[in-house]
Amino acid sequence: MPIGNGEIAAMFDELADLLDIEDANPFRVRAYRTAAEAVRTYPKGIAELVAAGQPVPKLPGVGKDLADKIHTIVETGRLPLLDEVAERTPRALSDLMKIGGLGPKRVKTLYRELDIRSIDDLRKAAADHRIRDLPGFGEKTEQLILDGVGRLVEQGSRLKLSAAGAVADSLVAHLRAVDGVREIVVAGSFRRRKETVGDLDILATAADSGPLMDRFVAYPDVAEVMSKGDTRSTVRLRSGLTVDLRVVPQSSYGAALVYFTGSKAHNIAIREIGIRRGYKINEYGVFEDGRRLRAPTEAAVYRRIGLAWVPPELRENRGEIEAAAEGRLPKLVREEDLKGDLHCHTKDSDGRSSLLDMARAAAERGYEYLSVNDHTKRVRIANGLDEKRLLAQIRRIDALNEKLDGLVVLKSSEVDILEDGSLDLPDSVLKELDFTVCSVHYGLELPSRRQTERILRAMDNRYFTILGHPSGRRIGERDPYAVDLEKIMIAAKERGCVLEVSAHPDRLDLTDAGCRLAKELGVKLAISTDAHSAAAIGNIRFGVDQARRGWVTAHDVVNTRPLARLRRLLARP
DNA sequence: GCCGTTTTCGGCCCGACTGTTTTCAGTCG
Repeated sequence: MPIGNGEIAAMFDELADLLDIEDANPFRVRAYRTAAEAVRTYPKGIAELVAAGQPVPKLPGVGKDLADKIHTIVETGRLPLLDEVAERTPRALSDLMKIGGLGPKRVKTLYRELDIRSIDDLRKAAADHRIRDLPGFGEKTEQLILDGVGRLVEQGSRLKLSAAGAVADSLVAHLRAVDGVREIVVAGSFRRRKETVGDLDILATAADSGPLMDRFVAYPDVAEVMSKGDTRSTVRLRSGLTVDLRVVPQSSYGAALVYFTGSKAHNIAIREIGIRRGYKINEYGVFEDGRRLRAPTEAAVYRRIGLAWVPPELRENRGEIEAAAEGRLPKLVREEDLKGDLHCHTKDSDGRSSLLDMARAAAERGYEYLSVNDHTKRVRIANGLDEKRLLAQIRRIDALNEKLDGLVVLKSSEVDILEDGSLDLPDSVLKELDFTVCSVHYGLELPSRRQTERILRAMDNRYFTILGHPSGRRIGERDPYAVDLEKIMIAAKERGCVLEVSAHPDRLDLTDAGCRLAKELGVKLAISTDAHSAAAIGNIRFGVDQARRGWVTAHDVVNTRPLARLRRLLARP
């Protein structure tokens, strides 16, 4: 099993931490972190590319030295410099950096003075009150460390975007009640629509920040006020989620929104462009010789440095800045571009709503079509349909379509891809459907080559239309199965098959990087909810978010087409 | 360690808050 990009990135991150603790050149440390992020988000497996005789791909922030190091890691599974550094600075010190309040300097002190080499050492030292007497430490810091260790052990996980949205909505509503508040928006990775968020960053404008800060820390769900100031306060909610509130003057709104939306890498790049043009950019504005230039909106800030406004979903410093400079930012797909949903379930298998209720929910959204994709017989646990039950469902859909006005229910199925690559229903039944979604539900542990071949073989079936949740991952619960997605995408393009972008909040599969790879390879995508209830039809937003993060346009998505064109697009050549 | 509208050398984003401090280092985002 070749080494994954994530593992390569983890080595660079760990090395960066250790070098940081050793007080190495901070820009060198940053270079390793930047490279780690570039590798982590690169959509293709670098080890696979190298194994196929290709060079390490050119990545931003990865020069000759780091490319050589990546090559070495791929070939040997080791990073010699990391081994070397680890001899003087224990690798586990990298874990200590994950505790809030502990950075490289304090970790170094803990190691030098108390020989603390692990989280466990740290907890013991804090419990024995041996930390408070160290220079630069005190009682509060000691307690902070103790709390941090406890949290790291018990959770340390990020919140799914959908869950973060629920928290954000009620918090924003709570803050809106304050007099004198003008703008209020959740920025940060939430606004960039990352699939998970580590915390919430709320930005508000008001002439007087006092009342807003007071109401913020008084929010009923606050477990702890971590800091409170005039422009920034931080609380931790009972769920463990950290929330920041920043308040700036209205005149700073544009610059502040850019700044607090991030990402950090995007911001750094923006400021560097500013510097080259003689501007200083911070959260209060764009400055020239200490004088603030007018830039009340985000677009105005970008315009000052010669860039088009960049949609938040693209702000990851993955090429969007160059695209904005050259006027070639993609026109990203929007929720309102979608004409229908191509994956949902009903009570006939494991859904909770009836066929009629699902159809009504789709019609209420203004959709032209909704396809019903109940499970097939192999998926017994979900009450999958056999030939007979599916044919009966088809007849009921035909009858329903006679009565419906404005919405067409498409006849489909979520056909199980068996381990040998055959489909779970015979062609004689599949041909009665408008199209199919075909998915892997069992045999997730197959090695990459076999998993890939299984799916390729399934695609050879002329009734295979859309590959459902292509990687099988469940966010925070289950890793993607081992599979060569690029090979599958190339094959899908050749055969006229489509890949799903599941909007299911626990899946979001393809990932953003997967979406971008599909787009680059010219494979068509279907953004679908996999809804198991009428209410879940509304989850489509999360799939659109994910696709947008992958630079996907309406043109790349089949279900932006009206029904007649959709049918032509889904027909296999 | 990377990288180039002033550069192949010499830069590399910038401010707020806290705790431990009597003027600031460390951390964070």
